[in-house]
Amino acid sequence: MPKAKTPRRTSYHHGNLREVLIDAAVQLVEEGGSDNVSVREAAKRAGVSPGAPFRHFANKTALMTAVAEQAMSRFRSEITNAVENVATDNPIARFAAVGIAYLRWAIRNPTHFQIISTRSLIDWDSSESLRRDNEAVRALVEGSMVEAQQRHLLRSNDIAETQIAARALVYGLARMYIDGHFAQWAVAGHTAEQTAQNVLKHFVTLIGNDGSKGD
Amino acid sequence: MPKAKTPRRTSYHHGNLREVLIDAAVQLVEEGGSDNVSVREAAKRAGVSPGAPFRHFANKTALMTAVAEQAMSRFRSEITNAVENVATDNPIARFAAVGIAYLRWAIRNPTHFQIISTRSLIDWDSSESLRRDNEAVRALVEGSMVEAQQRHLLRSNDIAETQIAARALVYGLARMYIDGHFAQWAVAGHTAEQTAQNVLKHFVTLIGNDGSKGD
DNA sequence: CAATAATGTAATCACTGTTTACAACTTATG
DNA sequence: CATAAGTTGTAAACAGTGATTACATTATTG
Repeated sequence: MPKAKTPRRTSYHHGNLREVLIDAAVQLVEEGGSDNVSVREAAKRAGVSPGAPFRHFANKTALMTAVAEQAMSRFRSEITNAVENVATDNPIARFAAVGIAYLRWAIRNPTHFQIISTRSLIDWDSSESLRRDNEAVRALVEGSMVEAQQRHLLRSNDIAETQIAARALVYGLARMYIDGHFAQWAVAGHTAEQTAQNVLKHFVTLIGNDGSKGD
Repeated sequence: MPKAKTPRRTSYHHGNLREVLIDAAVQLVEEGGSDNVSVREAAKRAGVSPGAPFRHFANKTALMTAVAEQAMSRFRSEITNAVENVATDNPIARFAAVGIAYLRWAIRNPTHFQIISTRSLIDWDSSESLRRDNEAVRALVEGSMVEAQQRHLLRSNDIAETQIAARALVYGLARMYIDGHFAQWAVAGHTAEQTAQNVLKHFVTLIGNDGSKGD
């Protein structure tokens, strides 16, 4: 983890303000969620006046978007890594690996997941990198689904609907956790992460064509 | 729809302030989402000073919680009505009816759905009525699931996981729409509501034990 | 070196949630 | 009925917010 502490600059110019502001915002997010971020506090932590951030970010949303870009990049690489480390070449197992890595990251980084998925916090349209990373994850899912269908491993032929269902299931599990609607559904003796993974595996069994009836 | 316009009161006391503040907050939500709500603006629209609302609500969250209670009540009755109007007594059809009514309401009332489902906006713990309405919906789902299992209509025997999967799917579809992640998944020529319903039906087919392979 | 662009500061604006001292009205009680 | 005790409003203030503006300082470059 790269540390970029306030460097008590002596020169008038900061030299590194953009990055330090993003780091400060990330820190604030981790301390108290996205609501805890204020441009002024980020500026204060960077050792700079309240107006300075606006030389680097058009508005608060732009700062939050930069935070989201960082988070999204980590999110994507965690998923990409997970899929590359899958032993089998079974596309359904590959899809499951994506989902499990997705849920793992979301549950371990709830506030960051909230930021990258909540529209009102960031300016999705303005960020090339956000769209690119998001598309990469989507393509991973689609690729494994298409291959699964070609190998006749899917129960249904409507791949589009299966894909949206898969996305909605994973997104829903992550969001339920983030929004605090998980405690009431949690299975006794299991962590949220375990429960989410089990439900995902359950779903994977459901869409599969192996004739199994689940557990 | 009950109208409670600002009544240009002549007396010192308002007489109806609590309800009028809630209505004003609802109006603000409908005009610009939950971010558009401010206690001061609600007070202004009620024709009252900025401090007055705090005689009726401990803080802004309490006001938003009251808004959420209203919304949740409508949400619940829409779902309850839908389930009562289901012709067949097939529990899986009943579950589908719950899901469809759920999605229908969420997509047609996106900002209100956002309020009732986003934890940071409201004080869920303090509201008896929120918990009661939420539990009622949950019980509807559980009831139909249990009955489906008893009649051997489900593919899997792990009813808890099937139930969480169902909840996550529906919640995920609704949240994807609210969070703006639906455009990229939408099926051409279909509205969001149609797509969501089709995906739900797809899921219902998947969990069913009728040997069908979906479409 | 001088002109120019980039990046900081200080002051200010309008707005927010919330609190406090006080005023007006309503209700319960002697 | 009078008066004491709530209840519910107002006015003024506070600290915090995002954002803009005029200005100062520094870096870059012709």
